[in-house]
Amino acid sequence: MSQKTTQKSAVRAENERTILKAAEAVFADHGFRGATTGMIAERAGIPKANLHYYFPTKEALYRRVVEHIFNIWLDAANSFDESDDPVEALTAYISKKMDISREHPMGSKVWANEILHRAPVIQDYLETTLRDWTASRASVIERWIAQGRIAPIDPNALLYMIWATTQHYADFNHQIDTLNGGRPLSEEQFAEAKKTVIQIVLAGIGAAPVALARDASAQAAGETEAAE
Amino acid sequence: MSQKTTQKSAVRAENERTILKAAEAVFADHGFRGATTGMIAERAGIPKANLHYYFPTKEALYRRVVEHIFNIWLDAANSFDESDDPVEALTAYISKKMDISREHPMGSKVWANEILHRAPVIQDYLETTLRDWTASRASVIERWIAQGRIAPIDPNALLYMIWATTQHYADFNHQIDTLNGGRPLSEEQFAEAKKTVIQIVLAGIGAAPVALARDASAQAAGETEAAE
DNA sequence: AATGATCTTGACCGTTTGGTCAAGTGTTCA
DNA sequence: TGAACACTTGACCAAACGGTCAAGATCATT
Repeated sequence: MSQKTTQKSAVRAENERTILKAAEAVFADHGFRGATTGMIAERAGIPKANLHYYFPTKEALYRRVVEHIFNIWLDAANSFDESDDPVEALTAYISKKMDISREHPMGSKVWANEILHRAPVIQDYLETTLRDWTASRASVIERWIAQGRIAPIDPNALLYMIWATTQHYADFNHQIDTLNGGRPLSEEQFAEAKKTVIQIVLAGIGAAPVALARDASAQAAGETEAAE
Repeated sequence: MSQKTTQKSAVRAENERTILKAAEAVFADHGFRGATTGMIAERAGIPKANLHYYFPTKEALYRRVVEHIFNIWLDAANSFDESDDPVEALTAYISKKMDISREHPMGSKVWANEILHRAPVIQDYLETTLRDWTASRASVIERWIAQGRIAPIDPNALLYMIWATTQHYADFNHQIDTLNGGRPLSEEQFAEAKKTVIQIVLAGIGAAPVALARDASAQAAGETEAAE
């Protein structure tokens, strides 16, 4: 009741969502060329012809998937600006990016695949939105350096290190799982990894103190007695 | 002259090398499914039927390419053990891995693609050679921690960070190039990136001192006067 | 009940792909 | 010279693929 064009759109919206979800998984598992519209349709539980009713071509469907990933990425990017303090800003940003890798591993894989193959579909995003964002955040990092709040390092290299490491937990999760005895990281293991990444980055740029195991002063961890 | 079975093998060896080189490039650019034997043959300058004379199936060819990459990886892995000192060992290892990313970007991409797609071809390597290597190096890192030579961090997370970051310069080089104005990193830029990666990792685990810009004491860099 | 619009689907088609094959060309060695 | 062997290649094939189509099902509106 009370729907006119809304009802039609509701069916469409629902079906598009189902298809996009299936497409993300299949594109992540098999890449663009490796994925077939038949596989995606099967996963979505609809005939292939129906899929082509909603998304005329495989490219159009893929583009929608990648755009969705990019929007999630942009959302995380904002958390970089939560504070002007390097410790707070980087902690928030890394934390958010790790969470995305944990919650949207398939999206990250699609993105990785796209870049790996020279970004045939989203080159324009790289040259506009991503380039602007990166340049502006690099200058923030430069300012922190000039203010003596962090060590003088190559800002881009720092950003790449953060991207690479956080996304590694999504893109290479199969390798990580295998090295973890074939099981996915537990919540505790993942939290520990996240903590380590943040710690290494912050200490690495001199934004946070480093605690050696023999240093009983800074942080009481409990493993201190292991030192011979 | 003086060749009997050598001559025949020489032709075979030469052709296999040519084909493998072409295959690495094509697999890196397009992934396993995206690559076609026709493309590889064309790139190698031979008819497709000739390629299938040397490599019966696309899978067999792919497996040979991946094995080649893995051997290069193993070579770098050895440099981890150059010294028992964390600074020396990690510097050598990171440096070597960065060099590989610079010199064999395509091999790295093939490997990334393989892991991304759940390692359908090289799962056995992950579960044997890679797992053993990782476990043994993790225990070396544990020992460094116990000895108080580095900060207490999750050893696996440290290794993943090194892998992710160094391989990022190969796997995501298209993105890096785009953010560098569409040009590949110069030798100087790459050297700077390498220096930054090593510095952040070493300082991040407390194995090397951190120099802030306002810290004129540790290392005289020249940018010190930028601090307000 | 009738109309028109949206949605569903099995059957189909042209193209591309991995791989085969048979007819060749060289090359070695007795 | 000629037989055995390794290599080369154009033509070909069955399977899989992205995409189309026409016929029907469903549903809001009149």
